Amino acid sequence: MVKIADVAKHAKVAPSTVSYVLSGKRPISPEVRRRVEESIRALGYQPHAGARALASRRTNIIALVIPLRTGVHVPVLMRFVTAVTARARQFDHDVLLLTQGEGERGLQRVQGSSLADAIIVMDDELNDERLPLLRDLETPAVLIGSPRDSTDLTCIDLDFHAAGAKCVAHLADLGHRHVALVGTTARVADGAHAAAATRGVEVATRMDDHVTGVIVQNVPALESWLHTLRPDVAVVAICPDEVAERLDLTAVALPAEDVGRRAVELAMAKLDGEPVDAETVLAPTLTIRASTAYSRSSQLAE
Amino acid sequence: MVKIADVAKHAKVAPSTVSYVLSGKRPISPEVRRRVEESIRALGYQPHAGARALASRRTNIIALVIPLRTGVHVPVLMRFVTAVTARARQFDHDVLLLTQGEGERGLQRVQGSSLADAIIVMDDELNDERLPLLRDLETPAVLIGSPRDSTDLTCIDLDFHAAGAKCVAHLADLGHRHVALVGTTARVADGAHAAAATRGVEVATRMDDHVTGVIVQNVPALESWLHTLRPDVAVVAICPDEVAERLDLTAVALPAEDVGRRAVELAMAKLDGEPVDAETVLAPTLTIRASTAYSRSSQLAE
DNA sequence: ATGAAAGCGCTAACAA
DNA sequence: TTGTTAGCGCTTTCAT
Repeated sequence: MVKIADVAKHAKVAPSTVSYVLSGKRPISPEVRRRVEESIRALGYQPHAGARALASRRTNIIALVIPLRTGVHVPVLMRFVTAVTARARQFDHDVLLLTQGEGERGLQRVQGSSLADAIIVMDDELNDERLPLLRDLETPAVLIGSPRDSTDLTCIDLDFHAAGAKCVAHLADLGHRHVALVGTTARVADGAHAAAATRGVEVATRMDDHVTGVIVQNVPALESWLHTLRPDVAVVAICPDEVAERLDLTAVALPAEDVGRRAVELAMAKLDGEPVDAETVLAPTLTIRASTAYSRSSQLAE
Repeated sequence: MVKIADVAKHAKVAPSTVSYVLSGKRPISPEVRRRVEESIRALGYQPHAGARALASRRTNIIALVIPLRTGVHVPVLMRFVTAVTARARQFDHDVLLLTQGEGERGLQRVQGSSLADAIIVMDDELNDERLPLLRDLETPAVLIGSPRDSTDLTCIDLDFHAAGAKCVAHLADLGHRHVALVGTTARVADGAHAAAATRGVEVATRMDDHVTGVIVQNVPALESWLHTLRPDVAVVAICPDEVAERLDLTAVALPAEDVGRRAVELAMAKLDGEPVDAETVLAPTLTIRASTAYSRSSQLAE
C-alpha cells in the first residue's frame, strides 16, 4: 500500500505538505504542487479513508436511510437514491445505505461510531418515531418529507400546498367550477381550498353530479376507482411521473431528482456550519396530459 | 465522545481488554466481561469506525455496485439491495452504495482508499468492461450475474440452465410436445434443449402452428406480444415474480433475496480466506399460474 | 511557504 | 487471563 509518506519521499517534501496539497488548506508553491501531484500520479496514491476519518473527524460519507414500507413507490425511491448518490459524489462523498428496518438504532450507530458526516432520512410518514431522535442528533441531518412539526429539523419536500393550488388553478382555467378532492392530504387540500377561494371554484367533499373535475392523490390505490369515472370528468393527479404517464394523467409529479439533490446540498451546508431553513419546499410543476385535454368551456360549446 | 480508554477506566481494566471483550479474540473471565459490558452500557460507548478501520484494516463495510441502465427492473433491483443490506448487517457490516455511473473508477476508489472489506457488483450485462478489473481486485469481490467466463471471479446467479429445463419439463408434464423459445438467453435455451431431448419434446426456433407452449424470457418487452397469442397456447416465463403475478404467468422467478443473501455470504467467506466456488448457482423454483392452468391432454380430451 | 511532530481512537503483538 | 505499548496513515498544530 502506498501511503502519504511514500509520496512525500518521492516528491522530496514533508508528508504534511502532501496533505496540504490534497486539502488545499494552505498555500503551496507551484513548483512543489507540481512535484507532489506528479508523485501522487506516479505512485497511484489514494489516501486511506479510515486514517483520514480518524485524524480529520470527517468520513466523507453520507448516510441515507430509506423506507421499505409497502406502499412506497419503488421506482421513485430509486430515483431519490441515485440522485443523492450522484450529488454526494460531487461533494466527494459516498453514500452509506441504511434501511428503515434498523430504526433508531441505525441512526445511533451511525452517529455513535462516527460513520458518516451527515444523515439523510427519507420518509413521508408524517409522524415518524425517529423524529425526536433526529432533532437531538449531533450529526447534521436532513429529512426528506414533511413532518407535522419541522422545528429543529431540516426538511425538504415538494410544496404540496402549492401543488394543490396549482391543480385547482388548472381546472379553473379549463372552466371547471365544481371540483372534488380524492385521497388528498391536508396540505394539498389547504392549497386547493385557498386557490378555489380566489378562483371562484367550489370544492366538494365528495363526488356528486355537479363535480366536473377531481384532484387525486395516492393514485396507485385509486387506479380502479379512476376507471369508474365518467370520461368527461377532468382528472388532475399528484403522483409519480411514471404513474401519470402510464395512465395519461395531467399531474404534478414528485420531483425526486431535485429533492435528492437539494437534500445533499442542505446536508453539506449544515456540515459546513451554514444556516439552513427548517423547511425547504420545491415548486410544483404540472404536466398536462389527456385527463384534462378538453376544457370545460369547449365541452359546453360542443 | 466516549472512547475505549474511558470504558477501560470505568471498568478498571486495560483498553485492550475492552477491545478483546468486543472482538472476542481472546478469552475473558466472566467477571471482567460483566464489568466491561456494564461500563460500555453505562457510558454508551461505540467504537470509532475510522480508528477501528485504521488499526484493524477492516472497515466493516461492504460496497455494493448497482446498475442503473434502463432495462433493469427496479423493484427487483431494490429487493437485491435490501437483501444485501439486511444480510450484511447480520455480519456486522454496513453497505456503501455505488452506482454504475462511476464505472471502474468507483471500484478503484473503494479499493484504493480502503473504503470497504468487500465489493459486490450487480450486473447481468454479460461482458462487463469491469470484469478484468474485478479479477485483479485485491478486495474480495462477488459478482451477481453470469459472465461468459467466470474464471478468477466469484459469481452468483439463478441457474438459468436448470430454469430452462424446468420450464420444458413442466410443459412436457402437461402433455406439450412442441414448444417455442422466445427471447431466451443461451443458457436457458441450452437447458431447454437438454430437457427437451430427454422428454421427447420438439423445440421450435419460432412460432408455428404445431407449437402449443412457449417459454419466454424478458417478459416486460414481450408483454404486448404475449397478448397476441392464442389463449390455448401455454406460456411459461422466466421473469420477476411481480411481473409474473401481474400477468398471471406460470414462471420461474429471479430469487432476488436469495441471491442477495448468498452474495453477502460469499463475500464474507472470501474475506475470511475461505475458498469459494467461482460460480454459485441457485436452483430455480417454478410457480404455476393461469398461463399453464390447463394441461394439453385435458384440452385434447375436451 | 514548508517541515517536524503530536496525536486521532483503536487493535494486536508482546509481556507478564 | 490480563496489561503495556507500538503502531495503523493521516491531519494539524506549532515551529521555522
